[in-house]
Amino acid sequence: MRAGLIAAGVELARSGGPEAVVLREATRIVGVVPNAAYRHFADRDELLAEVCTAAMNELADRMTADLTRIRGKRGNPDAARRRLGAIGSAYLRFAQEEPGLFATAFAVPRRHSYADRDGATDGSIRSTPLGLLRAALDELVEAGVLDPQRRDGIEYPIWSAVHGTAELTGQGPLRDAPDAELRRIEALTLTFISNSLT
Amino acid sequence: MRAGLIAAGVELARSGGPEAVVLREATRIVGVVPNAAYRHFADRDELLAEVCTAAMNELADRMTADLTRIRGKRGNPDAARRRLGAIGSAYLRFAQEEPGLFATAFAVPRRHSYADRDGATDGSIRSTPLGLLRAALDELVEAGVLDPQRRDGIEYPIWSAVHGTAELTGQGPLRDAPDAELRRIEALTLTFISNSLT
DNA sequence: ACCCTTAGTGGACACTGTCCACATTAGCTC
DNA sequence: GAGCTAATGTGGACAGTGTCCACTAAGGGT
Repeated sequence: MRAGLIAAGVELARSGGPEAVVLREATRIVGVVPNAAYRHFADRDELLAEVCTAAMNELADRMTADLTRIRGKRGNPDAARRRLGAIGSAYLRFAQEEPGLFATAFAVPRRHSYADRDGATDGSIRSTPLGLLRAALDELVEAGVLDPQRRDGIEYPIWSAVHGTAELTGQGPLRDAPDAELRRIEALTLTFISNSLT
Repeated sequence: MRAGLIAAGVELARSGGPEAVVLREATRIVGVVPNAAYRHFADRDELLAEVCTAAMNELADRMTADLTRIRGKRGNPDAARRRLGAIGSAYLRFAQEEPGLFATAFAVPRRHSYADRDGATDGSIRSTPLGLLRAALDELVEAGVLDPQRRDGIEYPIWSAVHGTAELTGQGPLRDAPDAELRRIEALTLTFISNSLT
């Protein structure tokens, strides 16, 4: 039942973003009275938090799926570059194809903060976007593409650039630009990152 | 009165983000009955849209304020670099000091879209964040710092990097990191951008 | 057989955005 | 000045939301 409510919430988030994951509607989908949800979640925010991590997990899953499609031995410079590019592409594609889920993944309510659940501070056990990015950067160092002296902390500017592009072109001021322009901007960001590795 | 409602909305947005700009509360502040607002705004969304542009304008104003503090002739390479840095710093500082307004500036409702009001697509008459950034980049080209061949479209990756940093450290997964770490991440992004100009 | 935890129900409250009909008031025309 | 018109604000209502409270089954352990 808890899982059912979360699944319903994910569906609501997919088509309408975090605002659309409304408790009463989720219970309606499951076919139960609104208050029943309070046996499984303290708040609407607790339900929303679960939906958020589900959305974040789906993003991570899509990234790994794209990542495994890139051939080439670990440590190969060209393959390492392509893997980094795949990470960025998957991120941007997810934001574009699933705008609701993307917005939801980053709309975790203040109360139920990220803690270490999504590996924001450490790329722990589960595959997480930041963890995947770090692994790709480590491989780039190993492959001799990225200067080890520049490795420390570089995941943040790179993540920021990709995330900012997703945000600005998806829901931000650039959202009404024609599709071709949006793709161009995404490509500009990816090559900007690639250029800054040398 | 219209202005009063917008001002009240800005105050609500300042301490609570876009979600906090609730029509009834704004009318309460102005000291009028809820429905009176409908003589001046079609929707709550129309009020919110005005509040959003007000927030965006305040961001632009702070950026120009910081910008005028940078001495140095136009075309001087060092001054040009410092001006670009000031733009990024002001952006990040605004996001940190006024999280509510920052979030609101980018939460324009779908209906009342940006149009060309904030100069998203062209840095028109009024001073706008993107317009300021473009001017700074043009000066960097003029100063011989930035290769003219790399100038085209480079405002988007740069804007994205700064915006993404603001988002990730402000409301995103990194928001719970210690303050020192947040400043470090911001500095990393700014030097990342600076390095990528050469 | 009892009791106690769990899961779900029914009813209520405060709050929101929004619609409708009404009152007031300012300004204009005759 | 009298009266019409447009603008502005009021009062009351409705649906929808999150959330609290008291209540009712059902199931399992003693």
